[in-house]
Amino acid sequence: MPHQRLIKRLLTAGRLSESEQKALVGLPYAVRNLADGDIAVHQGERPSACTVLMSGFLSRQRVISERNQISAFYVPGDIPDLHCLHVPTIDHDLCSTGPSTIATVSHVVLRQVLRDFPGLTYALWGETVIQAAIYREWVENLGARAALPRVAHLLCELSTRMQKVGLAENGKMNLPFTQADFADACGLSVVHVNRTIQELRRRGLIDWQSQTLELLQRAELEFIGDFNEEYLH
Amino acid sequence: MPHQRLIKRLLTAGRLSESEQKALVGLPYAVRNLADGDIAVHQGERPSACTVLMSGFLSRQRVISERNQISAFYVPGDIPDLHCLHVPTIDHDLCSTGPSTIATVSHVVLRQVLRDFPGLTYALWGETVIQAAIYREWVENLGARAALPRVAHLLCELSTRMQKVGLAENGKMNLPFTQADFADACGLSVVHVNRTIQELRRRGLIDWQSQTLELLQRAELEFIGDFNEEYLH
DNA sequence: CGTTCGATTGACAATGATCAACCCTTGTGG
DNA sequence: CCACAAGGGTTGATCATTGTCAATCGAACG
Repeated sequence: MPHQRLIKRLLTAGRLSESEQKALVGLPYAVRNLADGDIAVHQGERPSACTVLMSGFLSRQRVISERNQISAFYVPGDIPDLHCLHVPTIDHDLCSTGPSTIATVSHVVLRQVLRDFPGLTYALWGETVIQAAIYREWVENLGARAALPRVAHLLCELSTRMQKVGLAENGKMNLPFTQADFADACGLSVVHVNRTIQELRRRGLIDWQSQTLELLQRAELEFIGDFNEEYLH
Repeated sequence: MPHQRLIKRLLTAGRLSESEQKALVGLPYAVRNLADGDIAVHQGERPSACTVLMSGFLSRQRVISERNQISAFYVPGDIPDLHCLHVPTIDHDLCSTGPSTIATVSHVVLRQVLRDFPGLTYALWGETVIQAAIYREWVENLGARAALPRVAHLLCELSTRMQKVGLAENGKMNLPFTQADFADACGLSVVHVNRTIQELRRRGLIDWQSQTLELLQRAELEFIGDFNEEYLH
């Protein structure tokens, strides 16, 4: 299997044996490059391979009530359609935000390796557990928080996830998302997201321009967004 | 392991072998009865056993921004803290709504059985996959839908899940939830949930009194709530 | 019979949506 | 090299969905 970042995470999380590690690393895969806006996997497809995000970002999206709702962002190392091992069809688009690179790993081959190395099954299950925890946080974010803490929380989450895969240092990272993307993810209008971000800037909490986001006051942002990174471990 | 309904679901979903089935059925467990409002598992606990809901309902809740946000409802056969096999602490309360019965299955014993029968690991992973799909729908529900379709969607989801475990027929079921519970789950105020439910009643779509809910016009409700049960399979 | 909880109603407030411009940067074709 | 188009960001004005507050009602229960 491809990505360094994924593998490193699985190794720590799942405490894999030597042979399991080798089996994982040795999995064959194909690489595909995507441009901004390209759809990696289409809603309704029945994929025969899993997608590992190697670089860039994907977002899981679907039109709900004439609104494009984003239900997840994926950072390098994530496997956005891992659940398709269990459920045949994927009911969302996986859309590249900015250019990205993905690797595809055949279900058939992957299933065989999982049969041979049960520790890997357990480790990948753990990945699903983390994704579920993220969804849970989003439910709470959308259900209970006002605009400002909601956006703050999402910023903290993205920063932490990027940091974990070595793509952010000191809260500074490259983010190709537009304010419209954030609106779709936060269930807010673009206009209101714009005003919210301005408020965060005005308070000196973030610097976000030309696709570079920097969290200037992490602690304060976490306080406002009621963010606790525990759930991402 | 205890519950008929869970086991039946796992059998169909996971295509378990004879020996795996036996191992599953043979798992030792302890039963506990809960009254309305009792907390089965407390936020911050580090459970040493998994909880299988045998009868009644649990809701996963946590206080966010001085609001009690419910992020999941559980029906009989569900294992609300299954993820604790992977993550040590649970960061929500699991609260009984109405009286309920739960079975607890020791992590140690369960882990051993999972090591011995990898097919079971895969099947339980599948349970996590379904729970994640439900969270995803909640994200979309909270992020994109107005009050009426939001409540309609939740009603459809509950009805379908109840039907799957044989606790609803023709969309009629026993539901101990209050309007306040629905408010906490839908991210709406109690007052507005009340008005929304009245609107559903006025349109002749539901009958809901003295803890009995009946979906009178399933198709119309699904249309309003933009509900498609695929994700629950 | 009083208390409590859940449901209901009305009046009013506010967060965030919508609509409509406008600006600025970037990219592209002539 | 310039003109123009397009996309993203920004702003102001207005609208409306939903929240808040407060009171009432009815049923269940001890």
